[in-house]
Amino acid sequence: MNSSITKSSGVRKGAWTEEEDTLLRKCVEKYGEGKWHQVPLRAGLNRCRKSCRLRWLNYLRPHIKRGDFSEDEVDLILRLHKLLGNRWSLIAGRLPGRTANDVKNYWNTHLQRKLISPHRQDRKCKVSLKITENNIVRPRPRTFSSTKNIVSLGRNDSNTNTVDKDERCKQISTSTCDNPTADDGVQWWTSLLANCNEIKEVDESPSLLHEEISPTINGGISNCMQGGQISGWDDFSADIHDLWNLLN
DNA sequence: AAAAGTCACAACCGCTGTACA
DNA sequence: ATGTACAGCGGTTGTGACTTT
Repeated sequence: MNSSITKSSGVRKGAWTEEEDTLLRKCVEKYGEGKWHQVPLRAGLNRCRKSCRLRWLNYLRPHIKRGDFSEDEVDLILRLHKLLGNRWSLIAGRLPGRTANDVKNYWNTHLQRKLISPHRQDRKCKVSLKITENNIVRPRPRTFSSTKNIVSLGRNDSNTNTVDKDERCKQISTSTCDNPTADDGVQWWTSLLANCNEIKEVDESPSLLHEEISPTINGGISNCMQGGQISGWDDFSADIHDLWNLLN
């Protein structure tokens, strides 16, 4: 990581210095996140906007958790990855303090290896893994209100456009999990499914979850409850089964 | 002790989706 | 309807740290 590397355009590349970090931090604190194209100018950094954004998101943002992933976190990653595939930002969104880059790196260095060669034991990770190939939920666009209001989804909106379901999941998650708690992931699933049910009720279009949702979701989530995080998971998984039948 | 191999992670690159004129 | 700019994402790379031989 050569911090002195400079692009032909004159933009700095490579590792960030303390000084650059300070400038970026102050800039974001002053102007807030977003408008990343303006950040290099505002902060007086000779970096591209992508570099600034990444540095902030992955390193400078407050409350970023460092160090090893807990067993719970690993478990959640595995289950979410089983369902969502390489949607690192979505997965990271369910892991408070973890960034998409963290999750991706952890997956690539720790977990994927187990998929490829399960016999090989990781030196650090003690979590026993049983990973099976499953169909991945691949969000597909569908039409719904451009207001992006979850409550009014599919209801009497003449103005429609296509929006990735992920975005809606994010909305769902942010609306219910802004202050992540220990059962954060559980809440997310609950709200996701609740929302799916709601949408089914208000919108008879069968295309909402037209992705290849595997029935194994049922088993996966049922397993997810084994940590004693919450009671009544039999009902929960039964609901999922109902949902699955409904969607089919 | 040194060389080779492996790991961990920060950072970059290219692509896609979205907003807006 | 189209083009452009921007934001964000996932894949990949580079390199220092660590471990093994």
